[in-house]
Amino acid sequence: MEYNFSDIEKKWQEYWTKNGSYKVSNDSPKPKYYVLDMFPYPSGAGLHVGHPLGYIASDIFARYKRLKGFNVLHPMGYDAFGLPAEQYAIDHGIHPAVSTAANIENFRQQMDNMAFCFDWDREVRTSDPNYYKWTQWIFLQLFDSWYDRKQNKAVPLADLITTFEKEGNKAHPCPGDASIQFTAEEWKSFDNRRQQDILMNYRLAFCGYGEVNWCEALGTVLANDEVVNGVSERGGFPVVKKKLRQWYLRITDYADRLLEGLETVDFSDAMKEMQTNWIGKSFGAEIDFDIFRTDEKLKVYTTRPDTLFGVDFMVIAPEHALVNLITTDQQRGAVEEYVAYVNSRSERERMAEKKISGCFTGAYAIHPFNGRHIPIWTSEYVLAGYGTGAIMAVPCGDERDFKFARHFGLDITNIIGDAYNGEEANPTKDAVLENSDFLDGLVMKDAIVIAIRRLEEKGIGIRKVNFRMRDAAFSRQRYWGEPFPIVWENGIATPLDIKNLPLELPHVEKYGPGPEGEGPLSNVPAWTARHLETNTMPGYAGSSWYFLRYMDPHNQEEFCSRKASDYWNQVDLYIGGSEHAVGHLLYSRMWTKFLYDRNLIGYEEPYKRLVNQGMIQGSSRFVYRIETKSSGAPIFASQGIAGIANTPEGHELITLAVRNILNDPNLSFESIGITPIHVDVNIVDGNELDTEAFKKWRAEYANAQFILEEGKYFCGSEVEKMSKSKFNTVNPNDLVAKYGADTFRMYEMFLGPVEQSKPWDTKGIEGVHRFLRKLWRLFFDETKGKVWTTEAPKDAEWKCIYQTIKKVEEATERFSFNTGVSAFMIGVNELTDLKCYKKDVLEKLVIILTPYAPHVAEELWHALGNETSVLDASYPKVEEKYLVESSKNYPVAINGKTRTELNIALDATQQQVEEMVLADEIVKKWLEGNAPKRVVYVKNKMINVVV
RNA sequence: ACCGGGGUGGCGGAACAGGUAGACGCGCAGGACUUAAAAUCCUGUUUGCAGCAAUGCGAGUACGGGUUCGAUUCCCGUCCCCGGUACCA
Repeated sequence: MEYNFSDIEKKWQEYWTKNGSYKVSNDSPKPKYYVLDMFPYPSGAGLHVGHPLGYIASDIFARYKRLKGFNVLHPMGYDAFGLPAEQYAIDHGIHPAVSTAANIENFRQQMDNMAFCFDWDREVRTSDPNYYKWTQWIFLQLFDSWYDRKQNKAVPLADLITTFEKEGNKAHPCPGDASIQFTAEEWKSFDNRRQQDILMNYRLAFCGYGEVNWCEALGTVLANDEVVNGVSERGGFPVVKKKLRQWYLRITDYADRLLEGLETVDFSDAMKEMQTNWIGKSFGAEIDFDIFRTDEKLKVYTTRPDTLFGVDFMVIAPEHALVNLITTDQQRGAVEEYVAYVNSRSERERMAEKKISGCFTGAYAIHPFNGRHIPIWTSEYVLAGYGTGAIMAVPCGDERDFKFARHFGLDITNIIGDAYNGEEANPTKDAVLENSDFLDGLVMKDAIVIAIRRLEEKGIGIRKVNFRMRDAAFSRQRYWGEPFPIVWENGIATPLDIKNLPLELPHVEKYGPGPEGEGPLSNVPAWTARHLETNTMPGYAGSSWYFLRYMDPHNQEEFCSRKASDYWNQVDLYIGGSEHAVGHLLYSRMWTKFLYDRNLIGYEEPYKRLVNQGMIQGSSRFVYRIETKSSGAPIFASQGIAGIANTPEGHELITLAVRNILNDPNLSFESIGITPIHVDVNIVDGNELDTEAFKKWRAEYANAQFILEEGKYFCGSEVEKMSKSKFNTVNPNDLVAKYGADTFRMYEMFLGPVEQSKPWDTKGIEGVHRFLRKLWRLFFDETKGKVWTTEAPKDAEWKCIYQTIKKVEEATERFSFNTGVSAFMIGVNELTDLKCYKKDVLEKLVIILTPYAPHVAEELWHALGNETSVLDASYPKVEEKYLVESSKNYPVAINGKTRTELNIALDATQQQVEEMVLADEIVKKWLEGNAPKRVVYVKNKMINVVV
């Protein structure tokens, strides 16, 4: 009986489907466990071998938890709205709903192939009106809420209106615009429009104005990654910044709680650090500087008010409103030129710029304490969106300020004495201040408070907490997204009644933008006639709360019943890429906190534990075309030959070969041109090209000729991102067909730690396949058939299986699936050596293998005579008594270098060990008659003799 | 530029709390079985030097320093690669 994986896998997949083996109930006496994968975007390219890495890991863990007695929720769905589908629609005229549905079908087929234990009855799609009805509903709750600093939570807007009617807004300063202040009488005197405008500044989902990448030639707003070097990626047309009305989420109101919440979740330190840095909470002061000969004030934010006397110049962002107002006539030309240059650059380019640039405005700020005139510059290294868009530059203490001063030959005042060496800035907080007036003699970190106090007394500055994080832009000028359930009535945003949800996305034939950068919906007369909002929601809207919908996916009355969300509670394990570290994770954490505040769910962190999966990179293969200037057959040189093309030897070799192929005995090359070309990795075995397949691959290569090495064509290789355009994608379907899903799953895990990125190499999969066949042979022999017996196992056999269980269990618990697979291999190798074919041992092996290779496990489980599914077996317990050891082979090192081994009882004392070690011949040799300085003995680890 | 991660044999990787560097697998080499091949099995495989060999000696975890009896692991500095940087998802 052979290991016939395709029959086995088909058989059990049908069995599991027929028996609803993956159906999960919201009602179970077992403890619950929720395993979630990050939502995939169903791209047209389908899944390549890099995508399922996280899904396999989560699937193994979900199945493992099930064997451990948990009621496990492990759902899957699709983040189905998004830009690529819309771009595809524009390019091919296929409606996004149609292409998305087709892509989803393809994804589903690919996933089914890998036998994930998803409960597909719970599938969600963000583009399904039954789903986005609730995205719209949550949006309306955000729209109808504001953040009450007193209670430190989101509350309904109705309460705020009552307060305004009683006492104005003095108790609740306006988060959107601090200058808005009014009494109860004033509030009552405002007309509806004015009142609504004020309320908009409080709402958690609010309207404002923001800059977008506007491309006049394409007539559309572009995403950042569609803009390259200031021009559109498609067509290379100029892109400018354009201000448009936009929706925002006031995520900054949650900044502190997003920080605090990190202490309650099990994310990696790196992840927490990235989020902390993204939120970027800082403490400092806002200071107003008078500007010489104008009435304007320059407001700067600084975290280092202690360095106030080290300010040598000011820098304001080129888009700062003051630039125009304070630039002197002499400088105007230069400043305008500089601002135009900066405008053509993306924020990314500005931040990445190493070259120092800037322009003096001609204006001077006046130092509030010593009246010094401080030149005001503008430079791209200061961004308008952060702080006040202006900084006070202290070159002796800040590296960028220092370089700027050096570059433009500006004065550098030293306020920290010896701590500044004149060669580079010193950002210390521990130096003692000098040249600093009333701060002289103080240690910098103590001076911060004192400086702020003096600024506040003088009325020119205030203590200020600042966040780097900005409010989240929540609208897109696109078609393929959730419509906003908002009607504009005389300039007032009015929510649709809940009974009118979902507001369905209208069908359109054309996806082009509307006038002035408005979204495509502005071209739909039936839409604009109702004065509906023409923007749509961004990609992260639907993915900010999807983990809740899986709990109660068919609920028509609520986004998720409280009973369901209380039962499943937080996601116990969330697996996904670290590319979502700040975007998706912060948004969904904010939404969860909001739903908690409004008492719609019972917890404020969505994900209890987060594991990041690495990327699988592609391993590209190249063929090397020789540039013959001949229109005849393309000629390709094997890698070893192409590599030496321009050595005398290679030159001769290639020349002769080409003459031969082209039948042109007089042909000669001055130098040989070689062009590397990506070749489909699927027609390359290791590095050896299947030349016949290559000829069939593309018409232009049909009569290709090859210069071989040892009769073979070898390709070059390089690790790159896995993508269709590089022909380095591998479809899991092909590997499943060739080796089976069990092999594929185990191989993906065997590649390396899930968290790490690594290149894909199909070659190694055979080793894992061999392992499964070797396992099979513990049960069945090709000729003899059944070989397993019901004999009682010996101690050595028990020891082997319990060691394996222990290693696999520990590896699974810490997501070290690669070492888990290797523990299986070691176990099977040992059982084979022991000739152990005993049911009691093999049955345990089959159970622990279930999460990794469910099909073969189910088959062998039944072969051993079991009637029920192995999915519901219970995980075997380790019997420690078979694992106890009484002695250990200790490595004995001399000065840290291992020289020999000694078998010593585990309970040996230091003295006993020293005696044994010093009596050893090899140790004696190294001691050369001298007494050792020291003998280090670490129990159960090693021995080191110091000479 | 900033934030985060990573760099170990020909390759993927292992070494879990500072204690035998290279488990497991691929590849490669040699051998067994076979008319032959596939499959399977066995042996070897970090590297340099010495030796028929067992083995011995030295070097070695990106690079340069440091702490320690002992460093792939901790600290300082440098280089390279990957992810993110707010409208890709």
